[in-house]
Amino acid sequence: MKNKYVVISNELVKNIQQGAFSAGDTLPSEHELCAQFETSRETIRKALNLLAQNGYIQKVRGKGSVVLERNKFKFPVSGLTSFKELADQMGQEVKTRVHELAIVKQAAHVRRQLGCPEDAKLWKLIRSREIDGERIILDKDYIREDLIPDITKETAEQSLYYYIEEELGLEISFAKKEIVVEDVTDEDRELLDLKGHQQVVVIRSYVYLADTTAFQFTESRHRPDKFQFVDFARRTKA
Amino acid sequence: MKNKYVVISNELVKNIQQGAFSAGDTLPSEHELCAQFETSRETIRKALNLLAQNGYIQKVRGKGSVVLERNKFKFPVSGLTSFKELADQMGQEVKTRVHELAIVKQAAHVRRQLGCPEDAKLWKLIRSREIDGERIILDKDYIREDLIPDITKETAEQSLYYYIEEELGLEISFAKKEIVVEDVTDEDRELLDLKGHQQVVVIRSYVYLADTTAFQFTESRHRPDKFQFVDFARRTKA
DNA sequence: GAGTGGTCTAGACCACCTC
DNA sequence: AGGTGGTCTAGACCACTCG
Repeated sequence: MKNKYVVISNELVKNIQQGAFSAGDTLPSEHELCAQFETSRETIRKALNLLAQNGYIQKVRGKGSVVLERNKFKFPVSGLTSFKELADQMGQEVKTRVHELAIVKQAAHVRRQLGCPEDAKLWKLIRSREIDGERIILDKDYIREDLIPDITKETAEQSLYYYIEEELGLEISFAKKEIVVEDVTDEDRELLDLKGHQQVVVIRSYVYLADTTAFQFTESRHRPDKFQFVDFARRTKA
Repeated sequence: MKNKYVVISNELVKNIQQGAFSAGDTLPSEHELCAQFETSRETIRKALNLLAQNGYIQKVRGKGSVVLERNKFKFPVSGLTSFKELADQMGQEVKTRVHELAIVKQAAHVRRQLGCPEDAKLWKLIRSREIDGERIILDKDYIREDLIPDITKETAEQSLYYYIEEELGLEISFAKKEIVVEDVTDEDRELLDLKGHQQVVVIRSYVYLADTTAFQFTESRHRPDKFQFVDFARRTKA
């Protein structure tokens, strides 16, 4: 919370969420915000860019920063979010069950994709997620053991990301994700309540640390009727 | 092509794509780039931020701008992309068929979501997309007639976005998307080659112009075995 | 300690919108 | 014409990495 522009951004988000501005209003001009927060214009602009990236405002040249209506969708999850963060947000009854937690030496394919040494050990972690009494999601993780040495059943049941970021002090930076639909496997049938569904939505992601090393490959398999993905996309310049 | 930082960004992308830098290399330092492009550091930083946003580099404090490996996925389509742009990129045989193009006065639900006047007319446009001989995607669009007055069968078959941006001079800015899986409808069965599939992947999007008005609602229905979505997500600060 | 990126400043000129 | 955001400059100090 020390970066000035992050502080200003958070302050403005709070104001918007508390209803100080409603959809269609314009925020105070950049010039006014400079005076209000006693800072330079470029710093205000960084703060406003954060707001724009997160879908709170849209800047219009000559007019101002227009506040957008949010809540058109249930939860705005574009970006990287851990399962625990999501579950907390939704406020639903959630239970995680660990089915497998072991170090494997095979999985050459994953090892190559992560770009780690040939002899590196990998954690293999299989968890199911039960929401409101139904096992709906199957998460299969492969994690570099040389970077994340100690994973216990307990951390796997709680929040892996919390452990990695807060306890190990590693910074998770970005992920490449792919979403496809696939036929169910025997494993899906065994570990999920499929209710007759013959296909699952599969999200494959490679997760990278701030130093650009990939440390995790995750395959998250969702029962299709309970899957939802929300995206906020800006058109990029040519 | 006049913004200096966009020009620099494009130049650097070209260099990376041509193999001047490979994955793991660092770009010249910001200081060196300042000298090379004869500009200030903040301008260089804007260019590098563009590269980072598009997944070309990852900046590491104290080290430099590290070039990431691309092509781990087939096509990087995060963000807003028109169907025509996508089809061109993939270089596949694509045919668009217009099934319905009319102005409707009902659809109060869509009208409310777009936030347009009660008496506004809406275009209703239904198109199927045939790829490599199979009708795989069904696009249902609702478009504000007061903003986009003339849509012909020909523009609907070619590129709607080209017409809107180049000919009308409107700037498409951002979209909110939702991805879910749903059971097929009679309409899907009639207009698509479903090959026995009982579900489709549905992408619903609201598309906004640069002045923050929503002008289009699209429901894009994909046969699940041919659906793929790629996302590049940065972890946002708290 | 030298080099890197991250933040911040105080100006400047421009393009666009609205009155 | 006056206000808005978009771009750009030329500095400054800081936190971090690495030899």
